[in-house]
Amino acid sequence: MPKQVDHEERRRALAEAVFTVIGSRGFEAVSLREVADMAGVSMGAVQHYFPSKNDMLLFALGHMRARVMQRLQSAIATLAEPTHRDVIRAGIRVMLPVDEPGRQEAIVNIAFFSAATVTPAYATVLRDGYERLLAATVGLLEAARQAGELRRGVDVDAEAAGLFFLIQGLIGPMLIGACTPDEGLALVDRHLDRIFR
Amino acid sequence: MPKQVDHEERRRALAEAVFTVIGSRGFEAVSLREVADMAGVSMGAVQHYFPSKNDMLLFALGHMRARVMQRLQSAIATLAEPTHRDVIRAGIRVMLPVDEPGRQEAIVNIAFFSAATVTPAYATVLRDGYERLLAATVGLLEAARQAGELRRGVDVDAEAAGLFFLIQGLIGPMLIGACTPDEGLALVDRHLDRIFR
DNA sequence: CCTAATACCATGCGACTGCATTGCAAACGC
DNA sequence: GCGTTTGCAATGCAGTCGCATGGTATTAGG
Repeated sequence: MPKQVDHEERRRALAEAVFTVIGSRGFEAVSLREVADMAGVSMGAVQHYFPSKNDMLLFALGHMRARVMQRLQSAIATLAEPTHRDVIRAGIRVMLPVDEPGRQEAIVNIAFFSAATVTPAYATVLRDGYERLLAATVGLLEAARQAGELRRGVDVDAEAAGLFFLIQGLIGPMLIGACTPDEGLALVDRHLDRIFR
Repeated sequence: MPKQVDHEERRRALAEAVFTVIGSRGFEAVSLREVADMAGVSMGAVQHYFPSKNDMLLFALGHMRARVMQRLQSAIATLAEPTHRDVIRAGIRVMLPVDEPGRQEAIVNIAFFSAATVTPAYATVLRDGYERLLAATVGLLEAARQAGELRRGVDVDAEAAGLFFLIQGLIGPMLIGACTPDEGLALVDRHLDRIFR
């Protein structure tokens, strides 16, 4: 048999190809042949690793979530002696489409989001991701409160939700240029100013 | 020649069929044949009113914007002696996917939004719509300020933007059930409480 | 009334699509 | 070392796509 390969890694590489296709020609343009071309393999290879196109897209969605989480962790890990506010702000910069990977992830996310309105399997994954991120935001704010970094009388749950959905609302407009990164970050900082002392 | 028809109205009816297809089977499923079936006409009829599929979608996008604006106006017009806060809250209820038309418009909007990341023509229309709505929000808040309805020291521009993008961020999660209408409206009201006296 | 313009339908075409099948070379396991 | 399994390529197939074409029925306009 040929050289044994890491199946998971191959699938991740194909998922990256899916992202490239979505980012350059849109979700509609995702086809087995297009993905294969983008990855530099034959269509048969794609079929070898995914039983169907749907499975490929579902895996790609999961891989995107993993990629976001990994970028989040590495962005936070590079901070030296960060305050809770620093951590939150670094996380926000990862989620907003300010650099190229963030932009690609935002585009892919919106594409799956649109598809999720008629494909419950996508909706489940996305909903779970939202809940995790929202819970993480609440956790960070709560830690900041216990560290005495917050203003008095701040409702952690409500402020975390308000912050989180504000960020979600900024992603789209920033993608199509209806809002510049500077404007978006300024709004975020204003919100943080109201929470932190 | 056959009975003369209102071309604009026919196009609007076809655009509604496009919405139905997007809402039930997704943006990818939009095809000339599918739209024709949904509208109860032949594919030739669709071709008769739109030179290409792309033109049809572009018209549909414009029609969606018009529909949202019309729902906004009629929602506000039914208010009796409204305060500025009443007007803003009514507008927000129109934009959030709380009832069926709002839900359909949100789904269609997200679909075009996703497509806009690779189709600049869509992005232009959407960006223009965002700017109009944001400007309207600013205008309403400014009027409220002059009427003395706002707290002292409120930055109208920043608060309008924060409110607007919060709403945008609520639409998606509400669509896939990551956030209930009640939770979303509670967040909106919290934000309004901070602005209005 | 009659001609011409109009609304619309039916069909055909080439280019795709996802998926199934077949084939084959490479290297692991005995 | 050799048979078998594995990675992957090539191709076939039925279906769908956007779009172009040719036709027909209907009625507006002179």
